[in-house]
Amino acid sequence: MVSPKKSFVELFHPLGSVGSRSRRRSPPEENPALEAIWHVVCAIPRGQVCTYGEVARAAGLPGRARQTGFALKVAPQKLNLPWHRVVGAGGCIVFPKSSHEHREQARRLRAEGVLVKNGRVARSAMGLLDER
DNA sequence: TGTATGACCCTGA
DNA sequence: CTCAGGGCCATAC
Repeated sequence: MVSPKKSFVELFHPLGSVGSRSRRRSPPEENPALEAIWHVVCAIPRGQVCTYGEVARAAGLPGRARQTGFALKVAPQKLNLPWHRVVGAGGCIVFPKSSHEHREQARRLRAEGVLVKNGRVARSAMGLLDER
């Protein structure tokens, strides 16, 4: 029936590796790995958050959470990505507590109805997989 | 070519 | 909870 309670990440999978290691130093706009990451981030439902690792996995890059961070950093503002919906493992905001980015992310998340407390988001807002 | 850095993650003590 | 250590990989210099 419906509601298999699959996480948003599980729904993504068709790509089957984006090429696994594009050793070609191409600009971000042509880098398939980055594009995949952007695509995934863009697909995160409003009011829900995802971790860097989850995004990487969903993009076909398991174990490369760092690249997710890099992808977000180099992402053109033009794409207007919901970067604020990406948090660290356990739902914590990775930016320094007193940084501008930290507050901005928290503010945006709250605006979407996500409860942010002490630099962390509520468990209920996470990909439904970190439940534990 | 080698070292350093980073919007990370996981395990174990 | 904190802290330390190892892993992973793309860029920058």
